[in-house]
Amino acid sequence: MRLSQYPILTLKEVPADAEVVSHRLMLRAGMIRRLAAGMYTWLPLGLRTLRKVERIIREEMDRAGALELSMPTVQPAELWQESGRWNQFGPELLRFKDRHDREFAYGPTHEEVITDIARRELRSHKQLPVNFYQIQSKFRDEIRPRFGVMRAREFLMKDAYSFHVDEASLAEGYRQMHDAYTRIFTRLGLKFRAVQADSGSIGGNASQEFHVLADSGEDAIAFSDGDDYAANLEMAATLAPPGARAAPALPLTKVATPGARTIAELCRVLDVPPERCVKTLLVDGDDGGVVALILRGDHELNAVKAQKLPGVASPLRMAGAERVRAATGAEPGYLGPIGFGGKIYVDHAAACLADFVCGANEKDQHFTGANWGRDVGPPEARDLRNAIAGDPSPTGRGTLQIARGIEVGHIFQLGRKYSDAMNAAVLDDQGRSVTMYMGCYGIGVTRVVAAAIEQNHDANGIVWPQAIAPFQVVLVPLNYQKSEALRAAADALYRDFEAAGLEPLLDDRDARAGVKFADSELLGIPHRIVIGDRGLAAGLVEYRHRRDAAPTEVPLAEAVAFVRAKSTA
RNA sequence: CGGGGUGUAGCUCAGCCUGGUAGAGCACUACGUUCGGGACGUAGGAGUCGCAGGUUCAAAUCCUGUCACCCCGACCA
Repeated sequence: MRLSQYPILTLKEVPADAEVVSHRLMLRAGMIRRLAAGMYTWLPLGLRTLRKVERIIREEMDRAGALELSMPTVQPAELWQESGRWNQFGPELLRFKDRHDREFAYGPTHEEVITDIARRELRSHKQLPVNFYQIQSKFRDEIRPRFGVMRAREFLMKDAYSFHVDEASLAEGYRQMHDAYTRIFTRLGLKFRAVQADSGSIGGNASQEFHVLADSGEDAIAFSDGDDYAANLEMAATLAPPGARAAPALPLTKVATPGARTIAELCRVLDVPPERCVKTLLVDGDDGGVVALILRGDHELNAVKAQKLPGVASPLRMAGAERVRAATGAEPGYLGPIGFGGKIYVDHAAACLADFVCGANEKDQHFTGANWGRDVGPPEARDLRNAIAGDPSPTGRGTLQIARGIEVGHIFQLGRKYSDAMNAAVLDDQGRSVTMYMGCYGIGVTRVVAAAIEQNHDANGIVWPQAIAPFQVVLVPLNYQKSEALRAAADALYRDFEAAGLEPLLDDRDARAGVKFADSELLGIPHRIVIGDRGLAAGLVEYRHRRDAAPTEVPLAEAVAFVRAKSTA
């Protein structure tokens, strides 16, 4: 492409509401423009990258044997009523009516539609397993769309759905998708991790998320330095500390702690470290009462783990101040296990403490020297907390590190949730009707683009991984408008690069050198060739990779071969 | 959903408190100078001041309503 023919400009300033790097750079580079909250137009430059991501995904899905199809974005309400999600889904589902007053939704996902196809078309176990996928727009009416295309309302997603006669086949299909995803993100040139994930309300046996590692990621992931264990923080198990609990050494003593409502204040008032304190959290029970959850002072509650405990309401809700008072007679800030009458769960780390500090269920009072078994019953120990860096890996090998990640893919063994609800069955080899097992596998295509930028940028702009750069090489002729010889050389080089399939972008604008340099860096094109009168007289051009600190001189005649060698290196 | 904030030129913003001819920088157009790291000069085009209603001789400015957008919160024991 010739930049003089490209009408959409790069920007020096961006709207004040663009907060994250990828959003700012995508606006500045002229990749996207906002249409409405969470909805973006992909401009020609951005679309080139998006298409490259799509192509890699498509190639690897095809290679894994998946079959591409395309389902409508708009879906009839009946299907959603049949699966039960019309009522479950809530306001994220964009609903509307057509002129005949029939209800529809803009699809946030396509389990219902594909299950409908499967039950109509699939008759025999001989047609299984099969995996259908599409790359297509979704709409989720997010509470708070933000960060540009990272959390948009309308976005492009690759969604795949597999159908199987039994669980073993599902597990095999799932494994193949795991491998395909690994190839996809490797080819995209991204640093990523597959992590164990919460299968949440959808249920099923297994679920993994694929995260692009970036400090700006919204998710915390835990991984072991001793083996390949990796999990979303909300799923990362913590182990009970080794060894037996120490015997009580101190007497139980009630101490006045006026105003010490938080662990930090308590530690200051009593001059004890937070690891010697426990905090007591009351959450709503599923029977209308409250349940006490007890953690060591320096640990955080893990809501996903907590809401799975028997007796705890799901989703997890902290008990309101009034219920706290009714259950304990005390105010939040002074709660403790001693004298508490309800159900108590204790995190492993808190359960192995001796002579700890806890609230006395009385305003401005705490206990010191508290001990399980002596002052209160033996603890019912569970894993309740978030893992922290340095915890031993739950596999027993290595210790956990915590990193930030951007979730770009998610694979699920759905089981029979939808096939049951929608009666999708085939005949097995005995002639019996069996409900199909399903898996589903998503990749946020538009989010991948943003995540790639979050992971690959510097102060001057984007630094594209080669596989998804909109152009491979940018040609920057200086004095293109005035020097006929230089223009001829630049045009010839441009044609040579095109002929070589190296996707050149020619900056033939009548602009100053600084402007061209700055824009070439902003756009993040991997290879840059600068053509100037001085070098040209000696038959030389300058080559510089986007990651290089300094340019190298290359003979004009060898420029194409040089870039080709660099791009396959 | 709760709390806070913002709507003025394509973009970033000033002007509003204290009502009186709508501004700056960037971007854009033309010409000239400049020309290997985001140039300069001159001239110019461009805004129903989000929308509706009200107060007033007079509203971007004050009042009411409305729409749009943004930020924060949903771990506190």
